[in-house]
Amino acid sequence: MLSLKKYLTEGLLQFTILLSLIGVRVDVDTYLTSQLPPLREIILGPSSAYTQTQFHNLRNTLDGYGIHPKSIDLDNYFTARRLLSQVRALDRFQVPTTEVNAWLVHRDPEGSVSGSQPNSGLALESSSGLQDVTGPDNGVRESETEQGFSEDLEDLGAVAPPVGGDLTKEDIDLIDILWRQDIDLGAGREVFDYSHRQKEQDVDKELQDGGEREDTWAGEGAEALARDLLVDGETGESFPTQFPADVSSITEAVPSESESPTLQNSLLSPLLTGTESPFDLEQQWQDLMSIMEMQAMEVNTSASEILYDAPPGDPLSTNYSLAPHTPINQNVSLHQASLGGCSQDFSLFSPEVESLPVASSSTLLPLVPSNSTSLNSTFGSTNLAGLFFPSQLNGTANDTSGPELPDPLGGLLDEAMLDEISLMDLAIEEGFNPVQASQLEEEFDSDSGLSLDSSHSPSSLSSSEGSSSSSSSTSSSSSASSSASSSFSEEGAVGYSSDSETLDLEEAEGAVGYQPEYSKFCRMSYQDPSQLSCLPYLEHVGHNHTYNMAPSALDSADLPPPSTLKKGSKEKQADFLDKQMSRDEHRARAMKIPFTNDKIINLPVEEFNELLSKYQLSEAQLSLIRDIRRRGKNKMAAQNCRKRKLDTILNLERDVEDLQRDKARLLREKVEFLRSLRQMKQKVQSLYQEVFGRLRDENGRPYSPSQYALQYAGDGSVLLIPRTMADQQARRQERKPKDRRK
DNA sequence: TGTCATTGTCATAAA
DNA sequence: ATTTTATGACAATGA
Repeated sequence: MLSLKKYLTEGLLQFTILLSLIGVRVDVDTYLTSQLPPLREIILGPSSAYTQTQFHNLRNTLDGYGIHPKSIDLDNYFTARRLLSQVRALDRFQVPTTEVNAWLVHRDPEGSVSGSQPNSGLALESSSGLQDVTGPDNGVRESETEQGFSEDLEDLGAVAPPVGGDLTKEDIDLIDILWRQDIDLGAGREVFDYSHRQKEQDVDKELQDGGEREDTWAGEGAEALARDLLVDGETGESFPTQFPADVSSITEAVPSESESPTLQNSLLSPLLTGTESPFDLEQQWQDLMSIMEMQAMEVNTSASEILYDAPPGDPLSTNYSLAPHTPINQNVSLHQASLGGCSQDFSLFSPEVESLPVASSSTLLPLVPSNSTSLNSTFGSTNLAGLFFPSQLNGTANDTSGPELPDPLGGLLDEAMLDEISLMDLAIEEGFNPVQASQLEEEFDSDSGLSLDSSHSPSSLSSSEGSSSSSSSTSSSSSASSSASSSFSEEGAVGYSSDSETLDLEEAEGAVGYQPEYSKFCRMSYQDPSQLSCLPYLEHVGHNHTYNMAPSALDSADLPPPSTLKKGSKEKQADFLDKQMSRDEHRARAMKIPFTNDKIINLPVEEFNELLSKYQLSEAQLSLIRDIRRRGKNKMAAQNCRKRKLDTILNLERDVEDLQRDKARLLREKVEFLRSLRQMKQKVQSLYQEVFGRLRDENGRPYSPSQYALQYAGDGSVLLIPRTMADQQARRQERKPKDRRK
């Protein structure tokens, strides 16, 4: 296994920054323990390209982490089944590649903006990343997942200011719609209450604390980073400190609106009041909403300002302030738009939907003491969807909607409402990892392609470099090798033939000793290459810095026919080649090493030893040869290392971009899912009201909503039961998901 | 002249 | 134990 330490030092930092950018609270511990290869890949991915053997190993390791994106068909969007699957898909973040691509195209304008980020990608790390990460943790920590998410949204905008404006109007509209829906559904005050958020935050904290130090560090760092970035990139306002106030203002605003006679304050409420689990669900729901809202805030700084600066007691302005400039108009239009989106579904019930809710709400409102969470809670805790579809209750409604709605709605409400919502929440923090993994996997694949290309570079290097750039050691002379070489140079070389470089081992065999002049000359030549122009053997020295060059090409360069060169061009070439000749090559010549540096460096150990054994080499020569070999190998290693590093950075950059895009896309999808969900809720609510309103007791009188409620049984039947019983059952039902969550 | 990027080298750890 | 590889750090070099 790779040493995590190393990668935690540099790689983890980058990785954390990356994750923080995309708004994922990273449980590094989890990563390290269970998904080490991906992490390693993220950090090291490209690097493996330069080590063939390890590369393959890594590949093999990574193969196990392939993620199979699930294809999501968005066509039948309003089909409940579809919706459910989509919601689930969203939860798992299994996004088909094709869809991603398509989305990218669609998203291009925005992507282009974020694409500008890469330019600052490197700067990002140095300018804000490190500082911010290590910077003081701004007091207020909305560690709550959604909050963190939203922060990251802001972060997105902050890191790349363009991204803030980057969100298309469509996005904003979606968010606005969502916000509207949120309000329409009636957001519980508690949902927005900061203390509640704090609660979740604490829980989250605890979870994080359970992890390793890096884990917490990553989380904090990410948050801190996000916060700082937020401050940087946006209008300079301190969002963190603003949040509490913001939340409070929202809290004030939302309930006031929700209290107004709307659908949710209907018959359903009795089941909900006094229940706890629905509340939690509702809270999560609202948290999701709040995410969108946060995004909206991020997008429209001005809007957010207005929104949050609005007096708490002024619901209208606050609620509509999301569209600050044209609050009411936008609100209306958005509302209509949202309704229009589901009009096709609603058309069936439109009469009831139009009329019933108003009437019932007005009458029933007293029964429901302004519990804004009632609607969501009701649906969440009790599967009321089934209430509307029993044929005996309502023939018309059943006829029209029966085939389609009963099943999907039941399923939707059952699972989507109870589980998916929470899952969606979880998905925000945990579910993203798979996406990341998949994306990174894809990245790696692409990288692997690149790296494969470059992966043969080492070999090419080994074969080629030796001839060209393998020589080096000169005045660096820090070690014994240098001293030895220098001493040898003093001794001088004799009969250093010009073709020694090109000579085969046998030919050069026996060449020992050298003239001091030559050695000195050589050493000087290193300083002043022009002096070496008279040395013919230098011509053959090709210095190749193209690390990825094919070995054969380099080899050919290694053995240019000396006889073909004329004197004029010879000198030129000599100069040129001499400049390219490395110090070690000079030294090798000075020491009359009878074989090329290429061989010295790139020969396998056995062959290398064989080669050495063929010659009578002095201790100094052997030392120099060993140094040349060592340095040459290290040189290549350094080159690979640097390249790897660079690739890593670039890949991280790309990852950040991709993840940002993904995040935006997922948010978008989430908004749409939530919208659909809301429509379903409304549908169910209206159906409930309709059904309930048509029920008559033995005396032909309607049942009082305050005394009776429709209860959806597990077997699909619907019962009309007294409210007290309904409450009990609701309580019982809500306990389940709660326990499940823990 | 100072700065920055590139490259080579060394030391060291790890494989 | 030896060799190879990876990488941080430093220095030299040139733009």
